[in-house]
Amino acid sequence: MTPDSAPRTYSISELSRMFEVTPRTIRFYEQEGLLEPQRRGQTRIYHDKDRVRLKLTLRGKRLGFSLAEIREVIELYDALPDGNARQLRRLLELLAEKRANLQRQEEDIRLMRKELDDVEGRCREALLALAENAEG
Amino acid sequence: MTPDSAPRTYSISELSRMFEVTPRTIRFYEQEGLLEPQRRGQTRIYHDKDRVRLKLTLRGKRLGFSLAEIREVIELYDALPDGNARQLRRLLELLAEKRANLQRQEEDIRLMRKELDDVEGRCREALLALAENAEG
DNA sequence: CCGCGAGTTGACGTTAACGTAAATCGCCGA
DNA sequence: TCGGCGATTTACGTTAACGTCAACTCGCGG
Repeated sequence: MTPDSAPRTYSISELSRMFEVTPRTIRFYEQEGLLEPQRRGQTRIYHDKDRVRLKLTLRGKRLGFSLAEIREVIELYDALPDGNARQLRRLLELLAEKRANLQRQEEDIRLMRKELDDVEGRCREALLALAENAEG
Repeated sequence: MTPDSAPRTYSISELSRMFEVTPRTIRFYEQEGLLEPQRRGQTRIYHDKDRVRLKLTLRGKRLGFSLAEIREVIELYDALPDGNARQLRRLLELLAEKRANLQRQEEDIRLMRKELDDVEGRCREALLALAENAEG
């Protein structure tokens, strides 16, 4: 029997390598309220919770959300178990917004793919034309 | 018989209303090489080609592409019919990059949806708990 | 005791993508 | 002829999201 798996921790440079961001970025996210690492002396110690938050944050960024938006969701989520009804409704509102956003993005992706297909088609035609001229 | 449909044109304010962006934004995109309107005197005149480009640009933006990235695609696309092989291959490269990007975004969207579902579930639970306490 | 590497703390710099404001121009209707 | 409206130019301002750099501290191996 293995004992309760030791709650792993991470240094800032470890996290920074895991996600390919700089330590500066990680500290900046903390300053913006997205991470809340422990301290040992003045040194930051990150737990899995922080790692997950960082992952979510970066994913949110790739999807075009601002750090402020991401923070609002995280804050409301953290206050969730004992949140008041107003906060909870606000969170549901936010979630609906994000969903709508995702849906539009999916549509945008679909359209963009079509355009890429079109461009690629023309591009390959042009290449073929070049080849024929060279050979003919 | 209607004559050949008159090639429609747009003023800057017209375009700005159509896409809900400011005239400043449209001029800025021109300055960045994304639009090339005609001029009558000093006034800009936009054709359908410009409208389409603007639409593509805004879609690109919603998908997180920078104006510089978008411009590169547009430039290569414009030089397409008589582009040399090097340009054409470069364009294919770019297209592949964009595709990869879109694919990752789709995956991000999928994961994000799961998280939203999870958060929403907990949120509704919390609301129910509140309701019961109020009633019991 | 010394230096080294990892980490921290300010503080100022930078880039993208516009916003904003002031001065000017051209046309059109009263 | 004059005023107003729409458009333009120029230039400086702003915001988000970090980058960069300098000065410091801390723990550790030699």
